[in-house]
Amino acid sequence: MHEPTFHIGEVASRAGLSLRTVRYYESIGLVIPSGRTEGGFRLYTEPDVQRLLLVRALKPAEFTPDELVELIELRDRLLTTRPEDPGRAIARSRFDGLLGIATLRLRLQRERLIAAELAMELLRGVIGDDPSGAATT
Amino acid sequence: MHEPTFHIGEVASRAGLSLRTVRYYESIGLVIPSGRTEGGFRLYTEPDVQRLLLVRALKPAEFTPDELVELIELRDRLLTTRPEDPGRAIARSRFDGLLGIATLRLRLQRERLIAAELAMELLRGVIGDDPSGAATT
DNA sequence: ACAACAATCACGTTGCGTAATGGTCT
DNA sequence: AAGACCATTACGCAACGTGATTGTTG
Repeated sequence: MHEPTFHIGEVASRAGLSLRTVRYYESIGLVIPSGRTEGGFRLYTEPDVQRLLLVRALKPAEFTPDELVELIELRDRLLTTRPEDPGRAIARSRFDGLLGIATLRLRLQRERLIAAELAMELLRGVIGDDPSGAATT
Repeated sequence: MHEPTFHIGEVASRAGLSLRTVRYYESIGLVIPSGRTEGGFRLYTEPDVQRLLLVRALKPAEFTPDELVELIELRDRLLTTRPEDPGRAIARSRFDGLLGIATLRLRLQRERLIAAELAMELLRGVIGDDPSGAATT
């Protein structure tokens, strides 16, 4: 029974990424295709695609590759183990830590964005100053 | 009459940038110090510092160096000319265009940020599925 | 068989970090 | 006079873009 698989072109467009980027993510260990054809074409399963989507969505959080890999593995572990499983608490706390870091970074991004929007407002003001009797220095 | 000037270290820390970054901005023509000491130290005037601050604030808008230089020059022109000056309308429309581009890009950034925050919420949900009835930290 | 798609180099770019070495300022 | 500060190479890295060339698939 073969799960359905996809070639790189399809997954790239589904994830809104370039082929180059998808291959790059593989090269740094982020998303490894589950298989290859005889001829060497990468074959992605649906979970692979989900990983790609997650990686893309989390890009603003600026995780290092290592952190991102760890995060994804922890997520898988948390999803596939049950509450009474040993080591789950540890995984959960580490996972929590990573999420906390990401939250901080996203907050920072937001602040920068807001500062930029504010600066834009000020720039817009440069246009708006049209008093008919203006004085200069 | 010498205006007060500052060395690179002071302006960098005031702008929250590294020395390297300030020098880099000079190398691409973004912010050129108004002077140099006999020995070669860069000397920045207050307007120079303002430019640095503006450049930094607008970073999320992802302008190319060329665009940014143009934007700043247009701003200066708009600030130093009066409404009846010839060419001012042209400058203003170009300025407007650049601001429009920046606004679009900031909007895109916002969407990405929101998508990332949403993904974080979903990840948090992975932890929350605790049917036994336990509490989180 | 053939168009569309993919693989692997490999060099290029941006935006800096990080020394290393040596001069400048007060 | 000396410690803090600065200048100029110059190599390095991340995260891809962009060919060029050749092989695979349906």
